[in-house]
Amino acid sequence: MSTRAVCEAAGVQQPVLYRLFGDKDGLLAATVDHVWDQYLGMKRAAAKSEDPLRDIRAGWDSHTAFALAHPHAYTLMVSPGLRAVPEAAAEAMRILREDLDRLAAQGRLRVAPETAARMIMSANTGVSLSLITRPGLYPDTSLSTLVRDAIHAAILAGPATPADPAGDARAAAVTTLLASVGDLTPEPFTAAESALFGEWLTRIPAADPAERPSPAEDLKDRTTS
Amino acid sequence: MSTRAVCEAAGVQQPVLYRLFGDKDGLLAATVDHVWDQYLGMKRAAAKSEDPLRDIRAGWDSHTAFALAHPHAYTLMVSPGLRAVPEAAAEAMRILREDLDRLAAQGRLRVAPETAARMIMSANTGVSLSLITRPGLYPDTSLSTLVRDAIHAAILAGPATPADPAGDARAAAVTTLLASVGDLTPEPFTAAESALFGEWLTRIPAADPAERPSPAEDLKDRTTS
DNA sequence: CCCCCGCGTTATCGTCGATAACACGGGGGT
DNA sequence: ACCCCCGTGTTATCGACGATAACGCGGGGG
Repeated sequence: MSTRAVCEAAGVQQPVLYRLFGDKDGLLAATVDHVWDQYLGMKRAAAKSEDPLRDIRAGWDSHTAFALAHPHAYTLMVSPGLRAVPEAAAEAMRILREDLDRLAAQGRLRVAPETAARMIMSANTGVSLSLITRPGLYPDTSLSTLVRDAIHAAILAGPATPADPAGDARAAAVTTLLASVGDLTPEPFTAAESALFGEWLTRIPAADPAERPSPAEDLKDRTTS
Repeated sequence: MSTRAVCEAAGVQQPVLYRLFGDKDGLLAATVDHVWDQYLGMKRAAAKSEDPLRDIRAGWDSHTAFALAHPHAYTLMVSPGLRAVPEAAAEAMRILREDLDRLAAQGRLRVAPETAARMIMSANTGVSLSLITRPGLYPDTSLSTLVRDAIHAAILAGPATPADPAGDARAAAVTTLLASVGDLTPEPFTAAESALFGEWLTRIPAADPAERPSPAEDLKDRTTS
C-alpha cells in the first residue's frame, strides 16, 4: 500500500494526505481509530437484557462476528504495529466490564470483574484472529462458541460442573472410543466397520441440547457489513 | 526495517540478500521459519510425563513463556502478514494433539482432540498476544494460567471416571455407551443401527496397556519427524 | 593450465515517503 | 470596495528504499 495509490484513489495529491494525517502512520492510525469507532458503536448500540450473562454471551458473539465480517479491519485493529490505541481498547474493556459488574452484583462471578474481562477479551481476540488468519487450521466457527462457554464456565460461580453428568460421561465415552477406533482395526473391526462405527459415534449427541446454549446461532449477520 | 540496514549489519551488500532470500518478504519468511523452528524445537525437546494433562499444562506454559521471552519473534510468528507458514503451525497443532490423544485414550477428554487442540491453541495465542501487545491492559501474567485452566476444565471430562489410571478407560466408555444406547433409539439411531452398534460395542476388547506407545518411544518418534 | 561457475561487488533504475515552494480563493477588518 | 490573510490544493523535488543488471574474483575439475 502506497500513499500515492490512496491519493490517486481519493482524487487528490500527496501533500493533502500529509496535511490531514501527518504521515503514513497517521493515516493508518486514523483508519484503525475509525475501525475501533465502528466496533465501539456496535457495542454501545447493543441492547441490554435483564440477564447480564446473556448480554456477555451476545457480546462475545458480536465480537467474533465483527472479526469475521471485517477480517482486514479487525487484524488492523488488534495488530500491534502502530502507535498505541489504548483508549478505544480500554473503552471496549470497560463496556465488557460493565456487564461483568452487573453479573458480580448478582453474586454470580467467581473472579474479579477486571480479571474476567481480561480473560474474555484475550481469549475472544485469540479465537477471532485464529479463525481469520488460519482458516485452514480453524475451519469451524463453532470454535468461538466452545471457547466462549469454556471461559464463561470458569468465571461463573456456582456448581463446578453444572452439566448433567450422564451426557457428560457419554461425551467422554464417545471421544474415548473415537480415540481408540484406530487400534480396533483390523481386529476386531474391519476397515469398513471402523468407518461406520466412527461415523455413528459422531452422531451421538453430547448431552441434552435444551440445557446448553445453542451453538448453531449464526455469527454472520450480527453486524452490518 | 530496510534491507540496506540488515545488509550493513551483516557486513555484506544488498545483492547477496536477494540471492539468498529472493526478496524482502523472503527474508521475513525465513526469519519466521527460524522462529518457528526454535518454537518447535522447544516443543519437541519437552520431556513427556506419564500424565498427559501435566504435559498439556506444561505445553501451555512453555508457549506463553516463549511468547514473553521473544515478544517480537512471537508476534512475527503468529502475525498474518507474510506468505503462509501453515506447515510449522500445523506441526505445532499436531504435537499438541498427540498429548490430547493420550488424554482421550485415558477417557479424560470431553471433546474431540482436534477440537480441544484448536481451543487450546487459539486461546493460548490470544492470551500471549494480549500480554505482549497490550501490557497496559493486561498487566498480570497470571492471566495465562487462568485462561489455561478455564480451557482445560472445559475440555476435560468431569470428575467422573476417577479410577482407571491403569488403562481401562476404553472398557468404561463401552459400558457407558452400552448403558445409554437405549436413549439413542429411534434418534439418532434406528433400531437396527442400535442393535448393530451395541453388538460392535461388545466386540471391543479391553485396552491392552502394552499396545500403547511408551513415553520414550513417543519422544523418539517425535524427534525423528 | 585453463575454464567455469558459485559468490560477492559496483552501479543503476523506478518507486516511495516526505517536504519545500508556490497558486488560488473566499471571508473579515478598514 | 479593497486588500490582507490563511486554509487548501498544486507542482517539483529530495533522500532512501526495493530490486536488478553487469561485472570481477577465486578455487575446483577436465
